[in-house]
Amino acid sequence: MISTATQPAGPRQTDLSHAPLNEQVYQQIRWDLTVGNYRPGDKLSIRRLAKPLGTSAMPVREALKRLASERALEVFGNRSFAVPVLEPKRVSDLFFIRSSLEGIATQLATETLTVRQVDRLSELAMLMDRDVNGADTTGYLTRNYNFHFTIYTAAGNADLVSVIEGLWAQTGPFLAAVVREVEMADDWRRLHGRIAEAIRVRDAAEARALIEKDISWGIEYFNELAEG
Amino acid sequence: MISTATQPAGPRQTDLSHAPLNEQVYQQIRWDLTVGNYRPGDKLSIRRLAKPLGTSAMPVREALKRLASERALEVFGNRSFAVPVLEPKRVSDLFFIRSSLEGIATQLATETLTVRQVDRLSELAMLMDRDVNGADTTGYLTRNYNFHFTIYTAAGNADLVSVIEGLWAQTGPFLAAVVREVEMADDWRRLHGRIAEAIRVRDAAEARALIEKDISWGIEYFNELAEG
DNA sequence: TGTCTAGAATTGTGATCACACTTGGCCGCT
DNA sequence: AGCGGCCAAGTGTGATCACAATTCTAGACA
Repeated sequence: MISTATQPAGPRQTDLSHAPLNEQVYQQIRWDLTVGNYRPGDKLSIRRLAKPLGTSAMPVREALKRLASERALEVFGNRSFAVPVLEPKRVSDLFFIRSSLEGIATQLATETLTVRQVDRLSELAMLMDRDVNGADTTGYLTRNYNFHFTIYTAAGNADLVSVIEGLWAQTGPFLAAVVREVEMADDWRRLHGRIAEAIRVRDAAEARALIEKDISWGIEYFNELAEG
Repeated sequence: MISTATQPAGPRQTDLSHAPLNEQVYQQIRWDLTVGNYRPGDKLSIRRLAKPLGTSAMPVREALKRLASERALEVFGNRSFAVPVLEPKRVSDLFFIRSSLEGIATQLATETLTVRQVDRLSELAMLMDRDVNGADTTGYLTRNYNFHFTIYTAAGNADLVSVIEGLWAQTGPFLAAVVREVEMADDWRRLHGRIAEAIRVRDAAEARALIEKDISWGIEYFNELAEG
């Protein structure tokens, strides 16, 4: 069975305890990718992953292939899997798509989110504001995930959420590296709180614009990282 | 030894003849889904697919799991794979995403498509106009695929193209069913030609609007099908 | 004639093995 | 001391088998 490891298991939208092994492995690795438990360039070997999991190579193999199929992992010469090291062009491409899709989702969700959910958003925004620049990158990215997907899920388009999740798995390791290495500006830190407020007053256009800005800082910080 | 079957092999962007078997199987089935060689509800069994391919169950199993992971196939009680029968809500959701993404891609591509490529678009539009309502659904959808992806590829965002391809694999069987069963209106048939012309004069906004209209007819015809 | 049940066939899952290819490190030569 | 080649370890891929669960199909009973 899958590591009752150090980290919390994941979003746990559905009960996986009785799901096939390959599914459990897939969800686990995907989650680890999303919240930055792997670093760009890390190599993932089927057998080396299987051993601590106590399974055969089979389930791990299927999980890795699925991830590679979604471009969340890379395959080198049909010989090994690795977390992609995103080129500048690819970073720009991915965040552009994310910005478009997540902007749309936010606009839709602004009408449907309940007051209770907006309260939760404000709470998460506060928590994130506190532990940014802390050592707990995984915790920060987990809250960030919960914040954003509380919104996107409320848009009521399951396929849209699914596509966005795929993009997060691809940008996760890169994002984690940025969060770890770059100190964040104040005006950006306040962004999540402002998003929650825009939704609270049902200003869909403003909410969408802020989300798009929130996402595009990923590109900005990347440039900063590349130049500095 | 993937079927040198009756249908042309696919888009063949890269040479697959030396790729791993599971990759060949995956590309083949995905292509068959995109151009409507399977119908909604069709069941796909690992062993039954493996036999005519002359391979073991292994590569087919991995291919089906990848497709299921992308929601292009459905899994029933962990017991069998099938082509999804899209519910109205899901049709609406999927075409909404397609409309957004493909609209954006078209807007970007309008600046970068070469005159030569636009000529090719016009040619494809004419061919499609001719054999619409013909018996050759696969041929029609293949031209439709080439038309659209000539545009999207020119947008220069490989990840965007990849996401859109995933959506086509999901909507393909449904679209084929519509094309087979519904007679198309004249004003819709002319749409592709008008798109090519808009791109030719570099009117990005118009091209985008027309592409979005082209895609949203999928929803309209679905409603017609559901009501009639 | 319709319904229920028991058994056989079929299903996906996971383990294990053989294989071809790549990679890395060590030893020997110059 | 530096360089080149070779061998062993490690890699993903694919085949085959065992297994449990589901699905299908007769047959028997009402």
